[in-house]
Amino acid sequence: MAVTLADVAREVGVSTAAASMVLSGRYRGRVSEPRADAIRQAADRLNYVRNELALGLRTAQSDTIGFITQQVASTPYATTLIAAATETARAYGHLLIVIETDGDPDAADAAIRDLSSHQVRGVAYASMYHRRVRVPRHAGDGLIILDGYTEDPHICALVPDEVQGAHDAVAHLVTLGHRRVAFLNDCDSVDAAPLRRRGVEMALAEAGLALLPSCTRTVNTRAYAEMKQATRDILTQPDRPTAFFCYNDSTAIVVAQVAAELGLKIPDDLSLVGFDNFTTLIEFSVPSLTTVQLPHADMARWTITSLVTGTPPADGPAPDPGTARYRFPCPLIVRGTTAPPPA
Amino acid sequence: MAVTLADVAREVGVSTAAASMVLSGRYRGRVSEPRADAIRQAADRLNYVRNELALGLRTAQSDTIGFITQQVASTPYATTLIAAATETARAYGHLLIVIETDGDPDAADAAIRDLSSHQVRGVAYASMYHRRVRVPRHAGDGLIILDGYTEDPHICALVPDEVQGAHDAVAHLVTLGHRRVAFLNDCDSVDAAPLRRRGVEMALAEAGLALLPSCTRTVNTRAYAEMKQATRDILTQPDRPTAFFCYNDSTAIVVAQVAAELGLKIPDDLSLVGFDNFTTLIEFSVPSLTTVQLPHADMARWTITSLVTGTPPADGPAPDPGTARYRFPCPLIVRGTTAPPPA
DNA sequence: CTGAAAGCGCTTACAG
DNA sequence: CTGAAAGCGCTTACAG
Repeated sequence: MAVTLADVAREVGVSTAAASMVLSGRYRGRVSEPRADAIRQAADRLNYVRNELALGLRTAQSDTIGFITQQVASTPYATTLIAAATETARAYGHLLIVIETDGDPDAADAAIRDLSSHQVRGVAYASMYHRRVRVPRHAGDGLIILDGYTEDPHICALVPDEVQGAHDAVAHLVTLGHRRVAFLNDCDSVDAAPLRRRGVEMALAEAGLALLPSCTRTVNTRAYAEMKQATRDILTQPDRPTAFFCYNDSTAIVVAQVAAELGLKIPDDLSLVGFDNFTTLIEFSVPSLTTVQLPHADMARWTITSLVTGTPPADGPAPDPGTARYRFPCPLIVRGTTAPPPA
Repeated sequence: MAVTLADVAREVGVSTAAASMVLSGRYRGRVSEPRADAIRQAADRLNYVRNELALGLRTAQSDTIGFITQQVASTPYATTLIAAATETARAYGHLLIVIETDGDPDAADAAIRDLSSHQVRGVAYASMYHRRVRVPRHAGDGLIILDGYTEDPHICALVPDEVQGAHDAVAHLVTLGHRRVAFLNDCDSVDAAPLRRRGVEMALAEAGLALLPSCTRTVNTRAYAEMKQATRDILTQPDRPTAFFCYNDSTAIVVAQVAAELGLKIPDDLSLVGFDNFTTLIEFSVPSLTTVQLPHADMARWTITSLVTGTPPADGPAPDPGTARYRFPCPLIVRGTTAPPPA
């Protein structure tokens, strides 16, 4: 049906070997230039497309990368991850095979099996939030964990630098002159929440300040009423904080709602910083939310590049000493919700 | 490196032909039962995984489906589409190769080429909103357009039934007793917006009502201020509408904000219906938004099933007469923002 | 019931 | 510089 290398060779009257070499570009000094031209033209004319399956079989490796994701459906970051990954793969002439496991460990094991039967060059194993994951069986060494890590520190794993992100957010507030900074943290996050708290405390300590118990709460950031109540408690006390740093953007949106109910203007009366840079949500925040960017796109690009080239990209962060764990910076994005405290 | 069929055959002392038949399940009456057992056990013991590249080369078809998407990154529906597609593919023992074109026609052409060089069984071409698309070059016949359509009515194309969705939303309001229903439509949507308007008018006409000019506006639903102003205009007129149907959920959220500013309680003073069922946003609506579900998951499942089996699933909608165009129902999801009008 | 052989489309030593 | 041949791992007629 499709045009094969033999068709092209026959058309020109050369061997398939010559055609193969020319079309894959490795013919210098092995095929004369006029012949090479003729072969290229014939391939063009016949609309030849190389059969990647045959190539893969021959070379025991295909130009595909596996991308296993735990929960595409329910999370907004999956799109960023997949978009950056497919784009990078394409830039390297590779294709991305995406499998969603929905968090089922057996499905992950099966996915590894399916992918290896397709001779993928490597597998990105994407968690949907920063956490410890179990490595699927028979994963082999071409595996990179995206937005997560595992026990074995020598398994390549990429996570956001939560401490730095939270630190920079609060440092920004301190620099603006805030002295009483509130922090609304998440109660379910095992990994990110304590790290962000550490970042908050570090930034405050650098200014000789402390995180006041009256100014911090750990809540379920998916429980609307609970968040509202916690925010109201913090904002209605005497000597209320003049700035709020929130575990994520949706929490920040709720804080903004409560502030509005209390007649507090943002950023004049209260400064507000979120985390995630979840744009869909931020579009509805007026003024636009100052927040910390999660480095999903960076991590995805790094992962695919590393898998394709076989070596960690030089332009990324250095690994934690003695490990294959990489922390990716979370840049602060200053928008409209932060300002100096009221006089 | 990897265990091959020959390894398994050698282990048992049979031909690769026998092993192949047994392991692919088509050996009845061709290999004796004890031998078949021995082969299966050996395959298990050696952890044999079939090389799908070799199979694909041999059979000139692989167990992969191509999924081309225009704008994964910027749209919330991509996740639903991809999640449903990978899940369905897996249920049929197939893998999904995802390519993002970012709306670039050349990239789409290249994607078709890359996919066909991988011998995919078919290609889903997913638009990110209901609109007319250009079919990529050399697409062949194993192509299904998801959430879009093209000139040629014989090219398989799936779209949401916008008329029915909008109709059911407004019929719901009318049934609750509303007589003055406002409609905020989108100005950029070439396909969906007119269809939704038709649905609105149909539902009103069925109750002997009409869409009043004073109760409808066509706005840029991504321009926050414009939406707010239009909503305020409509809600502050004498004889204001008692219900609002919006082009999408984000518009509805803005209407809710304006209603709150005007001291209107939802749903007691004003009923509100959105469109999309964009859950990430709806989580922040209190009470929870009544809306119309976009059938992305249904369409994705239908597409993959059709591509794998080679025939349109019987349990889906019938095509528009004389075409290969399918309209998928958009179910109304009644939640907390609709109630009878105030007395 | 069973095995030897051909061939899918490619690339890579090898011999000229 | 050039071509004939082998072989990647599989399945499918074919002959016994």
